[in-house]
Amino acid sequence: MTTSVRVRFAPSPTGYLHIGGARTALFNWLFARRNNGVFILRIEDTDRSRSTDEYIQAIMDGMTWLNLDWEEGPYRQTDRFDIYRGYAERLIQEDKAYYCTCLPEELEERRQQSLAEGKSPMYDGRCRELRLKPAEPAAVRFRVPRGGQTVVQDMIKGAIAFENSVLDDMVILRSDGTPTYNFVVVVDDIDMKITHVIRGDDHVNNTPKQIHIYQAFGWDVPQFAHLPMILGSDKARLSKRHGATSVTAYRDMGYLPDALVNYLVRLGWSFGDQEIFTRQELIQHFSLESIGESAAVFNPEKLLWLNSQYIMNSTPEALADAVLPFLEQAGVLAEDTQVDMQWLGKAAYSLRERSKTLLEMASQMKCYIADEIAIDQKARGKHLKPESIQVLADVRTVLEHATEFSATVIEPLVNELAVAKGIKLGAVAQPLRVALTGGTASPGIFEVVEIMGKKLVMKLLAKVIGG
RNA sequence: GGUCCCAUCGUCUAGUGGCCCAGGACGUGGCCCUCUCAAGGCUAAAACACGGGUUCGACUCCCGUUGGGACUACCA
Repeated sequence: MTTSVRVRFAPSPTGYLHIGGARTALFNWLFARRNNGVFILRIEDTDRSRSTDEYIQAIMDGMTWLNLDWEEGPYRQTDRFDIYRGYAERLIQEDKAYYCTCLPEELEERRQQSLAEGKSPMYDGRCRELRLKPAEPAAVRFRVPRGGQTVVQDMIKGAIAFENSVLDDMVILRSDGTPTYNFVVVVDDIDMKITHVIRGDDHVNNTPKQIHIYQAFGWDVPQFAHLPMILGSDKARLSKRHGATSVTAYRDMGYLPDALVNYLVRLGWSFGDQEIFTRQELIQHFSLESIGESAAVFNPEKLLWLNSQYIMNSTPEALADAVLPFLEQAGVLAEDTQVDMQWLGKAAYSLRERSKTLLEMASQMKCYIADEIAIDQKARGKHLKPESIQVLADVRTVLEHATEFSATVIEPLVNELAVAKGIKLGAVAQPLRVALTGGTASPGIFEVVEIMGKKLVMKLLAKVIGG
């Protein structure tokens, strides 16, 4: 009988959901989905001074946007302080933890001194054997066994051995009675029946300490999997100075959640030569064993490429929905405008190969709507010479008489015109493009004509031709 | 300083002793396609950090060096 998989993402709400956290959440989510397990969200807010409700909400918003849904939680550790105190009490009674009356300032001073002497800045254990009674300002420290070593069995990195002598007697209860991370994480992981602890690499050094707590309670340790870090372009840990690091920033820049997920999953995980995955494929193929062991540099260029791929492969309906908020935000559409979503879908779809982000798409879409356009001077000089204007006049006549204002009807008509006049299609298309869009780059000109519609096209042509 | 981790093209990676004078992807250059811009196709340049072993044979195994990273709090 196998116990069902239970994993958790346990962010501390001291900031927005960032790229690294999102990937940790994603790997947990994928592992849960792959194994029909349960994904739990737990908020590690034991540091009350740095945690805010706003950040909790932001983290959940980020996860929701990425479509990482959870079955249980959010649990908040601040709601569980009584539980932790109970367990801490038990350790004290069993003499596996003890009161320490050293003051933080004293500790800091001794640390500096050790460092200056070239020694390890560890707690010197001066309260360890004092058997102090509960005093007013007293923290509780965990009694790490002296001697021997502790081995972390990691699913990604293999066995990692630590000498117990390098492990501090860490504080599990602060002098104000609140519990600390290394303690609550163990209590919660047991209490929530977590089977696999999948978290960032930066926690490996904490793991042997935590294993001692498991052992002090006589609990079995879960499986550990430590994910390699995500680095910035200078190979330092990804941070604000590397540019956007919050997930919502990517949403606001017009990235698709599936593109970000796809990018993030390939940072450290691979499946042969495959680059693009559907969620289903991801769930199907994901395994902790195929996660690499080395840190990965975040590459915005590749993310942008993936985003363009996802935009390119979206349906008109999906694009219309996705781009709408960006149109409103860019002021291309007033927020209360009634939008013809079918038309919008067509317009967005025509730009799918030219827009790397939704933001770009919204901006490019202006030319389908605006009847007041500024014509680029260079483009005008090159493509709107008198003879070109003459050609446009002929085009106008052709368009006037078109039986239907669609690309399929108009394209052959304009082609015939070019042939009749003995000029290349380009000599017609480019002037027309400049007249309608104000520039020299756009989707296929017949597509543009169709999307703009007869009224707008005629109005813009009249402006250039006159009359 | 101590402890731990990591090391293939600029970047993400494939590679689990012979299939590799190293494959894919992003980015970069060239060509093709073409009503423009894209997209797409083809193509080029680009890497096994270094030094020792082990082995008939190492990108792959071991050791060391170097380089990077993480942790070292009454933060998480």
